[in-house]
Amino acid sequence: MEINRTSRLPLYQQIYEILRGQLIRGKWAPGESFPTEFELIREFQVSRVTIRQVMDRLASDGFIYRQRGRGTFVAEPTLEEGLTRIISFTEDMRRRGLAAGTKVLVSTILPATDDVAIALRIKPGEEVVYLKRLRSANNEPMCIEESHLNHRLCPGILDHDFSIQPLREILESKFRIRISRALQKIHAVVSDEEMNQMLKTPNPSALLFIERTSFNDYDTPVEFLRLFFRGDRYSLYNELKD
Amino acid sequence: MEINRTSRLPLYQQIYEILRGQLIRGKWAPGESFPTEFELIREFQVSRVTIRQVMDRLASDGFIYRQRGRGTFVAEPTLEEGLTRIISFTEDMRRRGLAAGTKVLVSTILPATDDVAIALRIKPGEEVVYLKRLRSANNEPMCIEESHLNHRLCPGILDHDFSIQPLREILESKFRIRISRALQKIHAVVSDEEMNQMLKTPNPSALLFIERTSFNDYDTPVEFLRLFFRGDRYSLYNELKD
DNA sequence: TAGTGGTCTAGACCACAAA
DNA sequence: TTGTGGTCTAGACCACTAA
Repeated sequence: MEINRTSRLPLYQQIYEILRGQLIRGKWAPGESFPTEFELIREFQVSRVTIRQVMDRLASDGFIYRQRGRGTFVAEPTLEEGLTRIISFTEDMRRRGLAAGTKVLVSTILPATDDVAIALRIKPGEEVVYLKRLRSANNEPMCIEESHLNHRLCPGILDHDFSIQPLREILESKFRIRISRALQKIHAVVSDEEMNQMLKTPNPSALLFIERTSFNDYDTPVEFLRLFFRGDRYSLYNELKD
Repeated sequence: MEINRTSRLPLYQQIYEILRGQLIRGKWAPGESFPTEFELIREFQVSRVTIRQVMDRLASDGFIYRQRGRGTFVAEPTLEEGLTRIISFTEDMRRRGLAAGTKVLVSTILPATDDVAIALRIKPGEEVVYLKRLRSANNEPMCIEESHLNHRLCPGILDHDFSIQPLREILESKFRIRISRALQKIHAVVSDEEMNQMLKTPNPSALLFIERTSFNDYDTPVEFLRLFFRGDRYSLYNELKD
C-alpha cells in the first residue's frame, strides 16, 4: 500500500482509496481502534491536514467515528448504507442478518424497449442483455430483479453464471467497467399475479419498487435495474439532517 | 451577520450557519454566482482553510457546486433533498412543481400506545398530541399524515391552527424546539378502505409508507410521524455513490 | 501528564477558464 | 495574464480522555 507522489491523483484521494478498501475488506472489526492521525502521518509521510481530509471523508461516509481525547474507531455497518452506497444484494441481506440466495429466471438478449433505451441512452431496438433473477433471504423469496445492460459495453457477458459470480464483479474483471454512481427512484406498487406466484405473496400485496440506472466512471449508463421487494419483508432506513 | 471570535462555537460552524441560512432563504438564485473564497476571506476575516471547510460542507450538502477556474455557483433544489434533509411537505411539493394544501382531520390529546411510547421514549399512557392531516397537491389528495408529539415538550400546542402555520415553526417559535435530525423507515403497504376514501384511490392501492422519529438538539424524540403517500403519485429519488 | 482529536493560521504551488 | 478553485505544508493552541 504505497502512495505515488508523482501521480496526478491527489494524495488524499490515494490514501482515501487505500483506507476505504481496507475498511470494506474488513481489515479492522467494527468498534476496533482505527489508526490515529499521527500514525497515519508517519505511515504515509504527509501532513496532518491531508490525513484529516481523508478521515473527514471516511467519517462522513460512515466508515469511522471519532471521539476527542479517545481516538478513532471503526463504525458498525448500518442498514442506511443501502440508501447511500451501492452495495450488493448479498451484502444488504448480510447486514439484515439474512442469508442471500439467487435463482436466474431469464438471461437473454433483447432489443431495447423505449423506456429502457431512454434510461441507457441508446436507440430503441439496440441490443440489451436482459437478466431476471429471483432473490431470496433465508430461502424465502424477497425480491424480483430485472437487469438491463447495454450489450455493446459488455459483449458476451451471457456466458457467465450469474447465480454464482456477482454481476458487478464480472463487469469489473472482464470488461473493466466500474460502477461509480447510480440514480434511483423509489415507489410503491401493487403486485400482479405472476409476481405473487414468484414471491409467494397474497393477492393483493404492496411491493417496494426501485428503478435504478447505474453509471460507469465516464458517466455512461451501463445498467438499468428494476427491483421489486416484498413490502412486508423489506424496508429502507435513513437519517435526515437538520 | 457577524461572527463571534470569543464564542465556543468554531468559526467555520458560525460561518456555515450564516451562509446556509442565506442560501435557504434564497439570497442567491439557483445558478447564480456564490461569493468566491477570497471574498469570503475578506468578509469574515478568517483564513482560506476555514472558508474552504465551510464551502466543502455546503458543497457536500448540495447547496453549492464549484468549478475550477470559473467559480462557485448556487445549486438547483433537487428532489433528492427530501431523502437527506428535513424539508416541509410544502417545500417538497414546490420542488415537484405542485401546490401544497392541508386539511386537519383530527387534533387531540391521547394516551401513548405502546409503539408510539417506544418511538418517543416515554411511558405508555403518557400524553401525546395526535394530529391527523390530509395533505394535497394541486387540490388532489397526496398523503395522510399522522403526527404524535410528546405533549410534555409542547404543552398547549393544540391551541394553534395547524392548517395555517407549519408545525416545525410553531415548535421553534413557541417552544424553542429545533428539530435537528430524524430517523425514518420506508415501506410499501396496501391501503385500507378508509385510506382509499380519503386519498381517492382505487381498491387495492399501494402506498409509500414512511415512519419517522424526529429529535431535538439534545437527541430527545419530539415527534413520531406516519406518512402514507399515494404510490401512483409520489416517489422518492436519490443518488448512490460507488 | 500524555495522547487524542478539533480548530485555525499563513503561505505555497498547481490546474483550469476566461479575457 | 488574471482570477478561480484544488492540493499540500509546518506549526500552533485548544478540549477532552485516560492513566
